[in-house]
Amino acid sequence: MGRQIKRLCVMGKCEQCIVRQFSALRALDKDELMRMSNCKTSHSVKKGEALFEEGDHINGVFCIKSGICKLTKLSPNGKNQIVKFIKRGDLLGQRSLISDEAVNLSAVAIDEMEVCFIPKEEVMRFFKENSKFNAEIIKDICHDLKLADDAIVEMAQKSVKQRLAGALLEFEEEFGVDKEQYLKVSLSREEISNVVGTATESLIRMLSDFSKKGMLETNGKKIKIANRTELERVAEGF
Amino acid sequence: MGRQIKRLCVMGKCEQCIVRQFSALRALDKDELMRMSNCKTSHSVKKGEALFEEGDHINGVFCIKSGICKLTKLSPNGKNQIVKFIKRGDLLGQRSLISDEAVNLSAVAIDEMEVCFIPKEEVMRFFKENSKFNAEIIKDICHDLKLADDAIVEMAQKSVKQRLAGALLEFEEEFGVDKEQYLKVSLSREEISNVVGTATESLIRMLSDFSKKGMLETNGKKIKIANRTELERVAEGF
DNA sequence: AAAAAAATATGATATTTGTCACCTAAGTAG
DNA sequence: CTACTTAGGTGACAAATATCATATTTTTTT
Repeated sequence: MGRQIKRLCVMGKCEQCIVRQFSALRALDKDELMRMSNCKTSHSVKKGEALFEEGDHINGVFCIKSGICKLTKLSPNGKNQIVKFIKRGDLLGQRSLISDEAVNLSAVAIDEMEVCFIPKEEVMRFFKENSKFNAEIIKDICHDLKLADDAIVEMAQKSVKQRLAGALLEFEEEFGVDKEQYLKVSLSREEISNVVGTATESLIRMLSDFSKKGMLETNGKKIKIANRTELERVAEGF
Repeated sequence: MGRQIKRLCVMGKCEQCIVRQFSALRALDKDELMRMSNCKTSHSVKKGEALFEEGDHINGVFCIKSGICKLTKLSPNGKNQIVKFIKRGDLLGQRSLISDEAVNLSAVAIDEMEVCFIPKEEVMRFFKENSKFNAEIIKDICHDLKLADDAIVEMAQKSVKQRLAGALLEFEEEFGVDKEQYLKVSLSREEISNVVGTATESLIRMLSDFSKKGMLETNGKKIKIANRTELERVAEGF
């Protein structure tokens, strides 16, 4: 855990990469994409490895081709809070690049990941010269800010039980389910507790309580939502 | 509570207004300031009045000349969470303008306020044509996002007691104290509980507990920090 | 000034959540 | 395979926080 990535991979062409359609990179034209192809590097990241850590100065952004990572922040009391998940199609690192500050969160893979790294100079050039790209990036950041405000309210006003129910529903919505309906994201109990902001033991109890009440089915680490309606009611506070 | 503002005031010239130095507006040149002077409107806002409410579409930004307002969000369970305070020199509404969405928070005066309203068209024109202004606005938004991430962690990982101690210290730092060392912001117990995210009764108990232990002195609504070192220790979790 | 309304305060009690100790199952390195 | 390590799980209990009822004080309205 915590090792920085090094592994380099075969490079594909950005022009042909579908993943860019999911992010602000969709605003780039052919010339810009070709320029990007030439300066980007591709990496594979193993589960548990960090793309960057709180306090790092990164000099570029990551474009996620596959896999999922968690953005975490260490609280003064030593616990790790998961603030957000980043997945295929997302960009990572824009905020720090634009405001020219150290990153305030660590990014750790919870999956095997494939990512491309686009150097700062190139990104900032697009940012300054391509007003459509500029607007898309800013919209993303504004959206993140809105989500963060929502999260503050959620944390401050909802019980752990409500937050857990909400988190499970979000996992389903954001990452989907496999053929057997199990959530695709595979998180340890500790990681889930770091999303919800509670003690691991409390979380485990609540999970088995939800199972007892027929809202979930678990199979080892795997979790399946068995009664969405009821889980939604719990998330709303009933 | 909740009435929209109407009162118009005498207009000053933006060129001569010191307050603009505190925000992104400092990036505007003389011509731009004169143009702004001609299209802005000045308003006075009474305590308890809303500048806008969650869900509104605002078509401009506010520049705060004096006074303080709270940004609040109604949680599904009917409680009001205070997410942030806005004070003299701050701009308000940029995010919604730029991302062209409804505002996600309500802004309610906790003080008598004087504000100027600058219409959307003008702001967006500066935003598009003045790259320094553009950069300043974006930096502000990025900074807000960073603060919001911090707040999520704080809410999720700290106890109510820690959060209260932290909030009081922030009140002192952000708004200062009067000649007798009392905090300048005057919030009701309910408002403080809406900052910290707890029940009003619990908050009152904690305040008097802090007083009993010599960390605070209270006089009606007024609060004075009597032992900062100790309060800081509590905020850190000791 | 009196009455009404709102804010502050306190007690009793229930509920939620955390902590510690410990145990079992599962995965991993030698 | 076996020892070791880590994650998952449970019980007992303590601490934190919410809730409800009810004073008391302050503010506002009449």
